[in-house]
Amino acid sequence: MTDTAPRPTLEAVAARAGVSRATVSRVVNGGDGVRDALVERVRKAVDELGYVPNQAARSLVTRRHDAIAVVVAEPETRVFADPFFALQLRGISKELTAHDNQLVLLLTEGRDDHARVGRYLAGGHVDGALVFSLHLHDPLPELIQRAGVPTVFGGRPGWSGDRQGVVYVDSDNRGGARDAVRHLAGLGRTRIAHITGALDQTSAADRLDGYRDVMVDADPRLIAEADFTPAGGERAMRELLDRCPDVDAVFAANDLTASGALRVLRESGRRVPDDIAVIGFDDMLPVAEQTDPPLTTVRQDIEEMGRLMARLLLRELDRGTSHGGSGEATGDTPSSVVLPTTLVRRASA
Amino acid sequence: MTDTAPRPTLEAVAARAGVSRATVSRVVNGGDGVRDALVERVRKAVDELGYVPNQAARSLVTRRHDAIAVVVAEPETRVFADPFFALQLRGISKELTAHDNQLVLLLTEGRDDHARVGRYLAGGHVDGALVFSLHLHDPLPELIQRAGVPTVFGGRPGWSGDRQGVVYVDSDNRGGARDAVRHLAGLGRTRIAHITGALDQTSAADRLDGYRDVMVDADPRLIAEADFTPAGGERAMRELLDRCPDVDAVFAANDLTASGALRVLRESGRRVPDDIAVIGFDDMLPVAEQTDPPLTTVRQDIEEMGRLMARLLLRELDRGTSHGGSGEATGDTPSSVVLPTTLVRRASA
DNA sequence: CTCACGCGCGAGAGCGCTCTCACGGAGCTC
DNA sequence: GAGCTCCGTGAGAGCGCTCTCGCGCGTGAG
Repeated sequence: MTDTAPRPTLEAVAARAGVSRATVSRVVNGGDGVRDALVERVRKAVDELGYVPNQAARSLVTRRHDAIAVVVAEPETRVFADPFFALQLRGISKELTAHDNQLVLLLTEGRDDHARVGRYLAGGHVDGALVFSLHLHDPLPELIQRAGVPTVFGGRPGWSGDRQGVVYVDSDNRGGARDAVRHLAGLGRTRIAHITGALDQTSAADRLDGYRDVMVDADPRLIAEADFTPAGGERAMRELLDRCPDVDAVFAANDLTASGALRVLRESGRRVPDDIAVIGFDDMLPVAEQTDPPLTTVRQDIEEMGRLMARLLLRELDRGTSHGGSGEATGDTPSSVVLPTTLVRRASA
Repeated sequence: MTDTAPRPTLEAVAARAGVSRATVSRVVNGGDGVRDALVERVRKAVDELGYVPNQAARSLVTRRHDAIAVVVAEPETRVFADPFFALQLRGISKELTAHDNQLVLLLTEGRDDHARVGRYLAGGHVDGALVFSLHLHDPLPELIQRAGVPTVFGGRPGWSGDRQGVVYVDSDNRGGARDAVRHLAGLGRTRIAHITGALDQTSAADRLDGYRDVMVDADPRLIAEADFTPAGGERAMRELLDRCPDVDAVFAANDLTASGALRVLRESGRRVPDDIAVIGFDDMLPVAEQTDPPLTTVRQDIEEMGRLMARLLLRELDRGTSHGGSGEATGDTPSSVVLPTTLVRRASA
């Protein structure tokens, strides 16, 4: 029952079609330079035998694997607490599938895993890597770069996003934050606070920068540090109410944080948005739509980010292949992309 | 820069260590039957050259890939709306990593993808598959079984979970539901309603069965059908209030549904849990902890489910290998596992 | 009609590894 | 000390594929 039926080889197909192995290979790989009649005959033989190329044998000679590693650095359970990761993965998957590439998933947890991932990538098992590492001082990105594997990062890597040759895809965190704060200002709010995310992540730092762009000389007491969690949001909101009872708007670094803040506000008897307007970030649906009141927030197109990452990487790989080894790149090195965000108005602001 | 340094081969290591290729191979694969002195020398050469075995070449001869496909049938965006999927994946990843297996992720979307996945699995690119297909009439599981790849399912597959040789890992949905309903009954509630999940999924069907186990001759009007979403929960709750204004408890098929129900109850002016107790399922943290009041719910150990799935599959693969082709299985075919659930008491019931 | 050219195809080498098999030498028995 | 076993090692075949090379044939030019 578990007896693996002996899978047909190129040889077998060749025999059946009455041609040579080489011809079958050509047909299987596109069929250029083979007469139509023969192509037909080979295709038929392939179908009849249910032939599927042996990827291992193919890789052995081509040195391509048609496989991409997706590395998720995940001390951050945050990644798992929201659909962010899954959506991005879906985008990546779609794009890779469309180009017949496999997705090899590597979840890392702690230091030892870094070494393992480094070894794996350096081992040349995959053609490229898509890396999510959202922390500032994460050694992983460097490690990976050193492994010499073509890589695209998800989110601006902490350690110098503009280092030569580093390609990443990110949301316009800073611009989105600006939009949010401007929206609050447009509502006539003047005491606009910010609850930050975990500031060792570039997204949090960028959102804070966006806030500061608009609130040029904001009262520093209007900024409370948190960590992207609801609990952090609660704590920060209490601090804020304590320090500045006259606060009339809050821009929270993400929806989870905002939900925590909302709870504290409700407890304190303030009405949202009448007494105080609240705005989040992410448009993480199960949260943003379920809060009371529903959350106004900044949406990023997460799936598109994933798709784009994959697209950039595949393009880079293609470049490497098609131009042979003929000297330096023929022009367009893919460069980083920052995707726009949009403000989603609900009831909280 | 992108110039791939020519990676060292077995041959190179052999030369450096002054032994034959065969010996290096033996050392790399465990080192049995090689004198310690030589093992040492080879190890040193491996380190110095930074040798990493070429997996493609190895697979070509061993017919093992040390790779497992994880197939997520995902018409259900539900899978993406909660951390369920990510947690399971993490469990799987941990277990596979511990056994030096790769995780190849296949997300499917629609019919064409089924064929693609079927072809991929039949193509013998991976040693086994872990499949999530939660819908009753999904053709995918059958397709996969036919591909002849060793498979473990996540959640009881719809079409005959007890068909010979089908192995799955599931939560005790029915038992968990019973616990929930009994808990409500223990609180003195008598008009206990149930909001179902999407009944084309076995988990929803099982939870409904569990409810019925306890509420043997329940008023059929106390059962409202929904679909695991908050919106569905709202709709169903309105129906229930309409049909049975005296309802004093609700067991919702999952936390999302419960959150929708809670909102409707709040609007209707009922106090939870005083007027009506509410209980969910999943213990999906960002939801269950954030509702007002925090949700009493049934927790399942999702990560452990993933880990277990991987463990069962690897065990089966080992079995296939170690016993050579010597006739039928030597006893222990892995069989399906149903994991216990636990009731988590918060404020809503 | 002859020759050059090019296109379509087959022959064969070789990718890096594992694994079988045969061989040499150490240790044993008698 | 002759013959045996047995362990550690090397030689070599071959996994299934791609790709280069060269041959034969058809075509167009001279």
